[in-house]
Amino acid sequence: MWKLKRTHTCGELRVQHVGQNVILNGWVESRRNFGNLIFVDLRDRYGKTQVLFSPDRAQELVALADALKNEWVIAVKGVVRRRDTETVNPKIVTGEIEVDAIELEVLNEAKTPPFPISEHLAVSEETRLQYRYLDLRRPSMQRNLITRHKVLHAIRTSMDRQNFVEIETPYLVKFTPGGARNFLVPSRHFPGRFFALAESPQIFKQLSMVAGYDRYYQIARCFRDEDLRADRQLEFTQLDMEMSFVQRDDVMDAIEQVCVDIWKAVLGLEVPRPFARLSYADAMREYGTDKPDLRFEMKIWDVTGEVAESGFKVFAEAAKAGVVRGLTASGAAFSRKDTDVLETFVKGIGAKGLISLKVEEGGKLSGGVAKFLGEREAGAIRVKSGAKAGDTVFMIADEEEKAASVLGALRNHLAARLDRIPKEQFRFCWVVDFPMFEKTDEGIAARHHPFTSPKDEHLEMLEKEPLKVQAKAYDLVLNGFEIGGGSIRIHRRDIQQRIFRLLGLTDEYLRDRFGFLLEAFEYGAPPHGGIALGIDRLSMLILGLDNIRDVITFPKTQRTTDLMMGSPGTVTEKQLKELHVRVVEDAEGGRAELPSVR
RNA sequence: GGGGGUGUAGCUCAAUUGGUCAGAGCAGUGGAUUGUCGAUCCACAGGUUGCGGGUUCGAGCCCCGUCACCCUCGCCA
Repeated sequence: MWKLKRTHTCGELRVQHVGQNVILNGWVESRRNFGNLIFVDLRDRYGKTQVLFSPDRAQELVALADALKNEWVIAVKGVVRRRDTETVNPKIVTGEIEVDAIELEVLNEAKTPPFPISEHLAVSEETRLQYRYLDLRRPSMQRNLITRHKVLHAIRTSMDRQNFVEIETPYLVKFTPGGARNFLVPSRHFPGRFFALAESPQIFKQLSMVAGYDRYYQIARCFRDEDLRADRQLEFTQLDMEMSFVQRDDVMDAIEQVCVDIWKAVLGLEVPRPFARLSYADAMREYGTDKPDLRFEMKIWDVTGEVAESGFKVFAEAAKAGVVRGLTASGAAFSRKDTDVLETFVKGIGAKGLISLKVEEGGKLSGGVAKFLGEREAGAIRVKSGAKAGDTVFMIADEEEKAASVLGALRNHLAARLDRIPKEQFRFCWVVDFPMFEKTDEGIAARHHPFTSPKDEHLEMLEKEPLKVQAKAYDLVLNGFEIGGGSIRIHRRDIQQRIFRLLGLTDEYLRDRFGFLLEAFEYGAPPHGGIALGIDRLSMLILGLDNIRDVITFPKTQRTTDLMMGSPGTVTEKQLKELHVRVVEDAEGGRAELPSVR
C-alpha cells in the first residue's frame, strides 16, 4: 500500500499556495543533481512542477532522490516555496514556485524509455506506434486527445441544446451491398452466415425517423475495410445525425450550429455563419476537387476555346474532346529540376504531362513549348492566367475530369510548397448540387447512396438523362478536407423504386437485402434528411495537424496493422472450427506475412 | 496493383566521386558539481548501416530482389 496520495496536480500550484504542505504524484521528467542539491521535474497531464531536494533535509531523502530515474512514478510531500526572482522559470506556469521536499515515496520504477517523453526531439512514427502508451504520455499527444474530448463534449452539449436525442445502434449488422468493403464477423450459431461491422449507421438512423424520434444523433464508430490514407483509418468516428420534417437548409443550419459551438468551446473562436456555398460544378471547375481548400486563391483557369485552333497539337487535340486548363504560381520561379519533379508528381496521378511556362518581362512566355504557341494563344494564356512577369503558369491538356483532378492536386501541392496556406485559419464551405449518379463500367451508380433524394425539379429527367439529375446532397468541407456529407432522403416508395430500378437492382435482390427498410417506409416515413461529420478529421483540423493518427489513441498503419499489439493476429484451430471457418492459402502460395508479434 | 519518399547506435541524424567514415547530439552507465530548469564538466559503453543477393581489389553509398514505415492514385455508396 502506498501512502502519499496527491493533494494537488503538477500543473496547479502557484504563488498563492506558498507555505502550504502539499503532496504531488507524477512521473519524473528530469533530475538535475548539483551535489547535495537535487532538482526533479515532476510531470502529470496537468503540467510540470519543480521539486527541490535540499541538503538541509535528511540524508536518506537526498540519497533516495539521487537514485531517481526518468519516468519513475513517485509521490512527494513538501512545502510550496516562492522561488527567488532570478530562479523563476517563465517557461512553465508553475515556474514561480517549487516544492521543497520533505518526504519521497517511489511508487514504481521504470525502464529507460526507448525515446524521451519530453519533446525536444522528433521521434519516428513507427517507434511511437510501437510504444504508443509512451507516445500518449507526451504532452502534445495528451493535448490532442484532450482536445478531442472537448470536441466530443461540445458536440453532445450542442446536440442536446438543439433537442437531438442520442441513440445507439448496432455495430454487428447485416451486410448490405454498395459502399465500402465490409469487415465480416462469422456467426457461431449459423455456419456460413456473417455479421458485417457497420460502415455507418445509415439505415438505423433512417429507421429512427420512421420510429418518430425526429432528431437523432449518435457518436458512432464506423468500420470500412478500404485502403488507408493520412486522413483515413479502418475504424473512425462520426457524428451521425438525422432530422424529420426538414429541408436541406434545416440540416445545414443545425450542423453549422454544432461547428460554431465546437470552435467556440474548444478554441474560443467565433466562426462566421452562414458558411460559404459552392456548387459541385463550380468547385470542380475552379478548384479541381469537390473539397476545395479556400484558405488560398490560385483558381484554375480555362483556355480551351482560345487554343482550339492552335498549331500546338497537344492543345488543339485536347480542345476537341477535353479541356486545356492551368494554374498560376505567382512570383515563383521553378528550375528545370523543380518542374521535372512536378511532372513526375502529376504523371503519378494520371496526367500525360505538364506544361510549364515562365512569364518574362514584357509578358513574353518562355519555356519548353512556348515556341509552339502563336500570339493569339499566348495572349489568351496571359489574360486568363492573370500572370505577371516573374510568375510561372502550369497547364494540363486532357479530358475534363482528369485535367480538373490533376490541377486540383497540383494546386494543393504548389500552395503547400510555396508556403501560401495561412495557418490557424478555418474556412468552412458547403459543396452542394452534386450529381445524383456517376458512370461505372456496369452502368450508373449512386454517387452518395441510393436513399438520396433527387431534386424535385429533376425528377422528370430521372429515366431519360440520369447523369444530369442532381441530388439533394451536401458535403461540408473545411480547409480542403471533406469533414461531412449528407442528404435529404427519399421517403416515398415510388421514387425509391425508380432509383433502385435505374441502378439495376432486381426486386428479389432488394427484398433480400433491404426488405425490412422498404417495408418500414410503408408504415409512415416522414420526410427526413441528415448528415455525418468525421470527428477524427475535424479534431485533426481544429488542432492544425495533417494526420488523423495523431488524434486517434491507437491507430493502425497504412498496411492496417497495429504495431503495438501486433494485430491482425492468428487464432486457434478450435476457434476457427467453432466459427465454421477454414483458412485457405491463396494462389500466390501461402498466407500473407503476419505482423511480427513482440 | 501503380507513382513518390524513408530505412546507419535505444532516439534524432551525419558520413565528398565507391577508398581510416562507423561518427555527432540526446538517452544510458560511472564520477564531479549548492540554483538548475533541454543543467554543466570528465570518462565509459553502445553498430548484422532493415534483410538477401550481385557488381567491385574495395559497398552505408552502385545494381537486383525483399521487408517495414510514410505520402499518393485506384478504392473509400
